[in-house]
Amino acid sequence: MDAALRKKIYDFIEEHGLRKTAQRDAIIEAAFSTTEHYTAEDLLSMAKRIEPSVSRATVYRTIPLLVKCGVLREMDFGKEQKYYDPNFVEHPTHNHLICVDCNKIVEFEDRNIETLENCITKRLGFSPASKIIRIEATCDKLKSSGACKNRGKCD
Amino acid sequence: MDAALRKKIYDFIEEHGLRKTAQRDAIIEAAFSTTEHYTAEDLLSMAKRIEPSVSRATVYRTIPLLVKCGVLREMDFGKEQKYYDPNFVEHPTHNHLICVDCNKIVEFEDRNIETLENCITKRLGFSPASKIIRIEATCDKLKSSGACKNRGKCD
DNA sequence: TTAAATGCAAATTATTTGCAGAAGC
DNA sequence: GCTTCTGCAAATAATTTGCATTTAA
Repeated sequence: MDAALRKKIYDFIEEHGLRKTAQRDAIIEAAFSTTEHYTAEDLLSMAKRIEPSVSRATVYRTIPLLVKCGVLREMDFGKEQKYYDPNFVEHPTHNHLICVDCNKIVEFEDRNIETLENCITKRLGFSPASKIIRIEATCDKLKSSGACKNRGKCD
Repeated sequence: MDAALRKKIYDFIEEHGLRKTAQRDAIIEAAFSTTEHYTAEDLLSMAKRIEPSVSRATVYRTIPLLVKCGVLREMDFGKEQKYYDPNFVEHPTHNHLICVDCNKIVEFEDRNIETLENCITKRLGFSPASKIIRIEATCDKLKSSGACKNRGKCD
């Protein structure tokens, strides 16, 4: 995990009178050990590998801290569970494309779309706070060659 | 409710060997009696006003039909319940701006952003299927005059 | 020492489902 | 008459919470 990120989190913990515990440490470590998106349950099993005493309740209590700290983002991918995205610290304005053939999620950034969103928001009389774009799309490879290049890699 | 919309729904019902019932009729009528977004529970009370025998179970069983029929869209506004948007028939490509001051939702359409989304999707090797933009923003009126013009009108 | 954090198990809440009776075609 | 629909109440599943105990500071 990046040192600046770690500092940001532990500064937040200190500022808020929170305590450093083995379980919290493990959850934080696990949360930023991957660039994949994960559910609370996924995070629990990742954290348990680092510190087996971590419980589901503590994971559910730690996630909102990381979200409030601004290092983790809650995502809706149309599934019944919430997903979390640890990549917003490095790429604060990225968006998501979801392959409907294989469910693979591709992250992308685009300055033009950013600008356009800001213009539209201003025109409506608002100032942008957070912006979400989610594109669901079919894979061109699948149509031309009969195989989505990601199929099998993801659920 | 628009006649073309009604036809589309009842054609769908017939094609799928489904039946016309008083409860379904009431739910359909209620679902398109407003341009506001609503939850399943909201739809239940709207439908009950038309036909008191409508039950929660039937509402939950009818919503997926309308979604599959393409006339109702499931939305995530970051709340715990699902919301439904009946405006996609008239405005198939609209997007949402949510005022973080008053929770008012403003719908908007923009041809440029549409085009840009299609370009980005193509560039990544995909063909767009459905696109969602959600902008959370603060109200400029609130900052300048101390009052969000929508405050009080919505929760 | 004392306030915060933890694990456990029970509670919560939106949504789904099994079933027996009712109703459309 | 046969199949689909319905309401009811029980089931489900993700997340939250109360509580007694542990632990950081």
